[in-house]
Amino acid sequence: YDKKYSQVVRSPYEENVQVDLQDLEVWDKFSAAKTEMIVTKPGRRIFPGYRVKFSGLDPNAQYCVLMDVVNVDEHRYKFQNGEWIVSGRGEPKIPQKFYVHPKSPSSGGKLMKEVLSFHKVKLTNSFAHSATEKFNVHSMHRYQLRVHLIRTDDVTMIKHEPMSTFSFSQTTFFTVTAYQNHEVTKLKIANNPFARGFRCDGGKTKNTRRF
Amino acid sequence: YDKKYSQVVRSPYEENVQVDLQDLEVWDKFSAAKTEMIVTKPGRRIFPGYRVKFSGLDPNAQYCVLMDVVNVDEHRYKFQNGEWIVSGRGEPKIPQKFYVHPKSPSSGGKLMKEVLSFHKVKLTNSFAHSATEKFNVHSMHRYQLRVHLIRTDDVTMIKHEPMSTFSFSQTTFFTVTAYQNHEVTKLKIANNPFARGFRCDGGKTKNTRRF
DNA sequence: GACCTTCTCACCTACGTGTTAAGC
DNA sequence: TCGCTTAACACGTAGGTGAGAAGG
Repeated sequence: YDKKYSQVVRSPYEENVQVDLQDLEVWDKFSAAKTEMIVTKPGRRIFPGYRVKFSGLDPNAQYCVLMDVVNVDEHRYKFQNGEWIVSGRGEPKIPQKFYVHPKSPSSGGKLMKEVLSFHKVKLTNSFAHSATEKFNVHSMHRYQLRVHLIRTDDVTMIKHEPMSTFSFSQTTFFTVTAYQNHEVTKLKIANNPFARGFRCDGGKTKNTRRF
Repeated sequence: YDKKYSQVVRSPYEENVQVDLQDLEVWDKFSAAKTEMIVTKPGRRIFPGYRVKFSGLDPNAQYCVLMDVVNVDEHRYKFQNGEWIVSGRGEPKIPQKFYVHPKSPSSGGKLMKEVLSFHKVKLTNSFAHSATEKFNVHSMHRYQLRVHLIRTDDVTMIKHEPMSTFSFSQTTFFTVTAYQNHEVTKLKIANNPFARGFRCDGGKTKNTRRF
C-alpha cells in the first residue's frame, strides 16, 4: 500500500507509469488541517500548487497530460465548532471538464525531465466567467484534484483514447468564499509567497518556492 | 495595390485569406520616424505589439499561426546626422526559426473571432539565452516581422505543409542596444504603458491599450 | 574621441494574497 | 441574528520601461 495515492486507474499502455506529487510536505500539512480553497467570481488559484512529475513513461511515445476537479461526495458542508460537518445534500454535480496542460502533447522523454505545474488553474463560482483554465465549483463542497495521462499526440482525440488517472488523498479540499479554519489561514500565509505581506515578520522571510 | 501589405505569398488553399495588422496608426507613426527596437541579452519585447486578425478562413478547417523575424537586406547600419545610413556589410543571416502562436492549432471559426497577439516574443543578441519566444538578431541591422498561416492541426507538420506568408511594410525596424533617434524614444514613451513613468505628466495619462 | 554595449536603477503594469466591511 | 458572499483595499510577487553611468 502506497500512502501517496488514494486512487490509481491505469490504461493497459501505462502499466509502469508512476506520478509523484510535488511539495508533499506542504500538502500534508494542509491536509492535516483540512484544506480550504477560496472560490471567487473572477476565479482564484489553488494553493498549494498542483505540481506532478512522471516516471516510467515510454521516452519516445507522445503523451497528453490533463487535470480536473471532481466531487469527493454528495454533501454540502458547514464549519461549526472548529470542525467540518455535513449540512444537507450537495448541489448537483457540475459536468466534467478537463484542463489540458499547455505542454501537451509532449514526448515521454521530455515529460520525465520536468515538473508539470497547473498553477494557472482557478476555481470560480460564476458560470458567467468561463475560460479554459477555470473550473466551476460550488462553495461549501468537497472536491479533489486528479491528473490524467493519455498516450496520444492529438489533443482533439483525448476523449476517445484510453486514459490513466492518478489522484492523491492529500489534494482533497473544501471550497469556501472566506476561510473558516484559522489554522488553514495561517498555513496559507506561511507558505504562499503572494501572502507574504501578512506574515508576522512583515514579509522578510525568504521563500524561493516555485509554482 | 493595397498599401497595408508589402508582401503576400499565398498557398493555394488560402486564396481568400486576409490579415489585418492591428494598431495600424501607431505602427504608421513609428514607421514614419524609422522604428527602432531594443535588443538585450535576456531579451526585449518589441513595441508596438505585433497583433493580427484573420478573415476569409474556412471556419471548419484547423490552422497553425506562426511568426518570424527576417533580414530586410544585407547591410549594417549606423545613425549619423539624424538619419540611418548603410555602414558596411551585414552579419551573416541567422538561421530561420518560427515562433508558433500558443493558440495553434485552432479552427478558422475561432481564429477569425479574436486578435492574435505576439506580445511574448523577444529580441536577443545573446545566443546563450535561447528560448522558444526569443529571436536572435544582430544589432544595427534591419529586420521585418512576418506572420504565417498553415492549414494543419498538427504542429509537428509545420515544415512539410504549404504556407501562406504575410508581412507589412510598417513592421520594418532597426535593431539597437540604445535608442538612436530621440523621436523614436518619444513615441515609445508616449505609447507604451510600461514606459509611463517617463511621460511629462508624471504618468497620469490613461492608456488602456491591450497587447 | 566616437561609437556601441552592458548593467543597475527608479518607476511603471499586471495580478496574486488575505483583510475588512458591507450586502443579502 | 446568523451564515455565507461580495467588493474594495493594502501589500506582496513578477516583470516590462527608458535613463544614465560605466565599460570596451
